[in-house]
Amino acid sequence: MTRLSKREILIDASRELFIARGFHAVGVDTILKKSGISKRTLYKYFKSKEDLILAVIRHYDETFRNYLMREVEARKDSAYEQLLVIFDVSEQWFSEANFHGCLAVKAIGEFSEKNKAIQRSCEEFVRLIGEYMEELATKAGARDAKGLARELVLLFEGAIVMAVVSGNPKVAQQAKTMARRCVDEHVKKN
Amino acid sequence: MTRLSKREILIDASRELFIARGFHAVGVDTILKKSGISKRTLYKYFKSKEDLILAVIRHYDETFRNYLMREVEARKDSAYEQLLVIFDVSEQWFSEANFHGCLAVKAIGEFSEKNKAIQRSCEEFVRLIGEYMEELATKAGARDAKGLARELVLLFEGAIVMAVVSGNPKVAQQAKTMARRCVDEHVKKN
DNA sequence: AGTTTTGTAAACAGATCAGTTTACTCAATT
DNA sequence: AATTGAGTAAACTGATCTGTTTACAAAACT
Repeated sequence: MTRLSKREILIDASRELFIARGFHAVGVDTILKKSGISKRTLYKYFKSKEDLILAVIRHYDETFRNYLMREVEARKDSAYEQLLVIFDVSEQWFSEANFHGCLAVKAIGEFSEKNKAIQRSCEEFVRLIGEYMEELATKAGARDAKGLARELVLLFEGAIVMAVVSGNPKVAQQAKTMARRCVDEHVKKN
Repeated sequence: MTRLSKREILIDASRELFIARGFHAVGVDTILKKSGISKRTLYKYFKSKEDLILAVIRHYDETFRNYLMREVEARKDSAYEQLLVIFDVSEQWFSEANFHGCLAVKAIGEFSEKNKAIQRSCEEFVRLIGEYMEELATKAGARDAKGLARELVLLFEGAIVMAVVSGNPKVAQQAKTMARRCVDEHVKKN
């Protein structure tokens, strides 16, 4: 019956609250109320709020990348098309009711000066998204796969910011148009 | 002697603290300590911390846009070149010791759900940057000036995120390369 | 000279924060 | 049947938060 462990329930509830309201703005009492779990149990699984935040970011890092790769591979077969379909998946993500931007970027914004562990986890998230794109870029025959991947990550993160600010998921299609130019530039034969 | 009013000193000190550590993470006592101003005086000029935050964002909105326009106009004369030199100014901005990203985007991240006034001020910031770029795009002869401006704002905000995450101001040059492709696409004769 | 404005310093109120502790329940294991 | 582990509920600690109040000082205005 109980499909999720208490630890997972806590991480899920925390992620939703943190992304919607921010890390500092959400107190542990709010998380306990939403998850229906006692304070004692929270501090059994996590030694501090900071520890919980780290777990939430690592969980996001894994699940989001899995989601992105799964969706991309389900839609297109060629690496060239997969690079572009990333932005269709993005539009789907932007359209979710609970979409509030990139958790990792938000975390860097709130902790970059104070907490090096959180900062490193967030950099890792962006780095791994870039690695995935580089992999696809290599398969697609890009001359400078690392360079193309960096451009696409910039477009990806830019689209996230614009989606949050404008509230319009369609900005993903604009990013896709720009991405096509980048890919064609890096792949075309001279 | 006292060049700045107490109100301006408070806004300056707050802006530096908020951008470096976040809005919720910085208490008013920290602002008072940094600015050397008493709590009584703070609450004379601002009716609440939220009111102070709004004033900081509006001040940022004005001063940053002025800075950008002044620097752009000082470097290039043609609208086409001005559109691109925006990213050279960005690199200069990213290289500042106190650079910690876009204050408006950070504020949206911390207040989007809770505070509509703050959210609106931040949207306004992004909208006005876009208007400036649209103006230049029109002068540069873009067929779809609004569309080109939207692309350039996306690159601009994407570059900011990547500069924060990577700590490398050079991402601005990468964005400039991408911007040149966008501009050429929108301006070239068919 | 007298009054108003502008400011500081510091104590205080009341809420909220993270985290601990005590006392209890209930189900699974042994 | 007894014990252990996982959990809840709630009081509590001590720190910190925003915002108010009281008391006082110095300068500016009339």
